[in-house]
Amino acid sequence: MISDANLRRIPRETLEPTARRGIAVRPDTSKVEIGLNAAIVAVLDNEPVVLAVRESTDASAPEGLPFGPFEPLEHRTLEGGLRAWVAEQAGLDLGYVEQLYSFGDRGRHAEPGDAAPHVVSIGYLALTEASHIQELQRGLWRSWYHYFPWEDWRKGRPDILETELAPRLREWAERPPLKASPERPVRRQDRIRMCFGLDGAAWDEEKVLERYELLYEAGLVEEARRDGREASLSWSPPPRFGGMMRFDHRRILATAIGRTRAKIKYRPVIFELMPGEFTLFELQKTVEAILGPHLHKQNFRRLVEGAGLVEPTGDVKTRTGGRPAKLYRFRKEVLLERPAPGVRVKPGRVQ
Amino acid sequence: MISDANLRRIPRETLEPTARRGIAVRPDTSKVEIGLNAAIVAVLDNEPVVLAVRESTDASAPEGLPFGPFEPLEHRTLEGGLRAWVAEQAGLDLGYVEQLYSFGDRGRHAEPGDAAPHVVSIGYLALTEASHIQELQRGLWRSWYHYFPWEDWRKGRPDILETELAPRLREWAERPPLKASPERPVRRQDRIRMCFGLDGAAWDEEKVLERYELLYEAGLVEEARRDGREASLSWSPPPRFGGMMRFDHRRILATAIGRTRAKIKYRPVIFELMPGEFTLFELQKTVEAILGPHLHKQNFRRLVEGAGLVEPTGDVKTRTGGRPAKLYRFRKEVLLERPAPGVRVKPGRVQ
DNA sequence: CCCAGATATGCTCGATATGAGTATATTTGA
DNA sequence: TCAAATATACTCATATCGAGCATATCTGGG
Repeated sequence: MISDANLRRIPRETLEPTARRGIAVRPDTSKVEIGLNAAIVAVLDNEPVVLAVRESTDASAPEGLPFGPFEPLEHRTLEGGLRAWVAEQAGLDLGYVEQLYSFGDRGRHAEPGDAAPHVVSIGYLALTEASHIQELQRGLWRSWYHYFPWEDWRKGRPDILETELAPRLREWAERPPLKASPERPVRRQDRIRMCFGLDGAAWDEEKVLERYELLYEAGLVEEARRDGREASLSWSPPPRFGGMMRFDHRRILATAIGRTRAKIKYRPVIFELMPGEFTLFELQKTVEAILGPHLHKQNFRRLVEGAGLVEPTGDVKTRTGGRPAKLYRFRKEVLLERPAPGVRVKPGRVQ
Repeated sequence: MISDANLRRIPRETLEPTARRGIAVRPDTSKVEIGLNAAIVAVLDNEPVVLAVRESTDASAPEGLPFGPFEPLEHRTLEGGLRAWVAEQAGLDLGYVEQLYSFGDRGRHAEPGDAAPHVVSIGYLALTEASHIQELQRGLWRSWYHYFPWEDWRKGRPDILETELAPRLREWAERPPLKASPERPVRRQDRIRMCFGLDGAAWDEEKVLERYELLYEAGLVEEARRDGREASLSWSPPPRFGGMMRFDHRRILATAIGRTRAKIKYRPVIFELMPGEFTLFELQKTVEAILGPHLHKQNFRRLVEGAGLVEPTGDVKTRTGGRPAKLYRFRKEVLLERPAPGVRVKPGRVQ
């Protein structure tokens, strides 16, 4: 127990009780709406997909994530509110859910013709097994690489990086910032290099949000134009990459992808995406669908078996195209044995 | 680029446009106040401290974190609002800031006699160098182990774990839950064992929030009683551990500690807490102040030097009590060389 | 002045984990 | 019946990690 000797007192020069100012005193100027947004992820046939919904049945209506406002009178918790909205909008009962981040930038919520009240978006990640998603009532499952084509490294480094993104990002980096920015700690060129793994830098598959934000700043995603960053950015309108989403939903999805990629390495959440029984190669394919690169098959087996993440069911799966594969299931006891069990593939070993 | 062949369509049976419901339509039932809360951390003489403020100058007034409501009209971003509040309440210009989590549970915000409007708390972590904190106007710096004595492993496993917490937690685990809980994935006994490293389980220094939440559920922290969980919990009032805080600020602080402990391992944020020049042993002591355990001195040197995190300044520090120590500085170039540079001490090697 | 005590720093060594490759086992389908 | 495909087992060089020994260089006291 620490004694209070280490406690430092600082003279209080200004004595007004500012600590409580505002709360319960000001009427409504400080009230905002909270939007609860869900990136619901599954892996279908080795494709990571996310549930997208449209405002109307019009196929040209913009896509977004399922969302709804937090209703403090109806919802006891934030996560409860999210589950309620998803159940109503998509007819889906969520299993694994985790909070991602709260976004509140002004301007990031505008839609054409919107009154744009101030909204703070709280993003959530939900993981669900592919077999559960038949019950869906509305919405469509889209590959998350539809929105982020540069994140798809399953067939090697995607061409779009060198041919499309790199030259336009470099052009943007050479354009001076409009207002002298308050001492950016890292230069634009270096940010681009580190985020996108250019000029020999390593690709870090977890930096999904950083990459999206950089493209947004550079005016290379549609949302930047929609939010009015157009005028300040481009002489000739540059192309814009990846499918757009409403509001700041693509930013939330970027956060969700990055979090998923990070989390499977130290929590056994990959099994939220798997059926009860699976072969080790199916497990590997699911991991690769999420992380991107090809993993060494024999070492992957050693990794997951050695970590005690799985146990054989005793059955085998035939018709694999060769020798039958043993079936495995998630070994729940690992939660009681290791503090941070996960598919510990090394970061930075990609390329 | 992924083709849209992988895109699945789900029949839309219910056609009502629920997606936009609520936003900008309902008047005020869905509006809430957002509280921005800062856990401002420094390391003073090898003690990790956090800035606490009191509602009034009365020394018995409850402590809390600096906070204020988000004002959408004044603050352009959430983080900007936080910085403004901290500047006003503590006269402190924050450097490194990161968002932690948004808490919205009803009931967690009550204070005696409060009208308790619904407030969603967004917690932030700020790291600052000890030499900066002289300029403070109000508030007091408290060891974070004052609030979480069981987290202090610098002198080995703290006694309070075995003598105080473990027996009371076990007693709570044997008491049946009041309402049959919806299939808890892990039993209470197992949660206790894994969270607190009992019965041979490893201590995971990052699980600060999980431990606090468990103590809250068990009624072993003062906040649980304040929030009205008393009646349902205890026959004879149990002791309550660690210094209490207002609202859910101790929960935010727990999140901040856990995040700090996790983050120094893969981002060079430890240097936010260090002066510009330091010896490797000072760096180690700072890491240990945060993580708890004693690290092997020679291996720690090998680790930070080998990772390219620091470079010698050429100067030495004398009066160390022995051979003078070389002074080092943070080597910023490491940000351009490695995707996730940090003090990669192994998790789970504690004990 | 010299030595004990204390800290800083350099180096070794065994255990373990990791990346990469080779070899063997079992199936399916031509 | 064999080729092709996949599954699985095993090997080996290397990197990393935990732990300890050894040396360097200061301060303070006799």
